[in-house]
Amino acid sequence: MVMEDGTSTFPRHIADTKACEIRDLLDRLADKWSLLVVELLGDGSRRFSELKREIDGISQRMLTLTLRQLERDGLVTRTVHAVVPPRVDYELTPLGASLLAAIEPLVGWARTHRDDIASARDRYDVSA
Amino acid sequence: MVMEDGTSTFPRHIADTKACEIRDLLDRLADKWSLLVVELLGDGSRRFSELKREIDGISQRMLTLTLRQLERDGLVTRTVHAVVPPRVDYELTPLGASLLAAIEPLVGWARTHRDDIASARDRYDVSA
DNA sequence: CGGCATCCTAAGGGATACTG
DNA sequence: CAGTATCCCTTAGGATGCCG
Repeated sequence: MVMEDGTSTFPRHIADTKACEIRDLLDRLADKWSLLVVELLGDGSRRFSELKREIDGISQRMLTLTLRQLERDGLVTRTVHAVVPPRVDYELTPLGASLLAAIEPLVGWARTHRDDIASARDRYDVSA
Repeated sequence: MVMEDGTSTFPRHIADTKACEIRDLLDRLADKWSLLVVELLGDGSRRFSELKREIDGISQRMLTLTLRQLERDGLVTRTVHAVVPPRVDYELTPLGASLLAAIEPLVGWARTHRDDIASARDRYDVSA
């Protein structure tokens, strides 16, 4: 924030406030798969093998790790059904759903500005 | 999307549509520093050394790489002033500003649900 | 089916030294 | 001041094999 006298109240190190929040955000979502899983579960609960099939290219290991972390953060519930063969369902919690809502603007931005970025890249690359 | 008859029009592989957009998004922003730089520049233009000072822990190398990529994607402009010592200013483009706006809901979410996540984690960790 | 445990590599990114 | 170049190390994450 810039005051009328020209001084600024913005912290010299953004680490103080915003940076911490953003860091949290990145630590939680900025991996290769978390956002994809959240987005998928937004469409409804899924079992492990369904997620594995629907998320192109994910390994079993990474799906497990991703789901565990989402569960730990309270974004996803894990429900084990005592049947044979075993069946495990994953579902967004209300908190997870609220995250999904907060992500939508960003996904929308990516969609609408996809071309802008592509052309900006082309311009940059030819000039270089 | 789930139809009235219970069938779903949601693609089996989300790679088809949403996943691509999300992938784009992640490729662009899911690194350690890009979001931090964008957020900082949202407060106004900065020169290289200012960014370096304000972003706690970033190396000269990574700041350069991050800024180059943001410039390439058309999110940031780089202005070199022909003075000595050299002075280079970085500023958000309109596209960059629109991205910042799209990020705000997410940053807000992180702030409001910070405690929810922390307590969810504690619960998970003690039960494990 | 839904996982762990192990191994292994590719890439991200820090530290340092040099330059216009 | 604002980079570039080089080296090096840590980590994400893929492949594979085993188990309840």
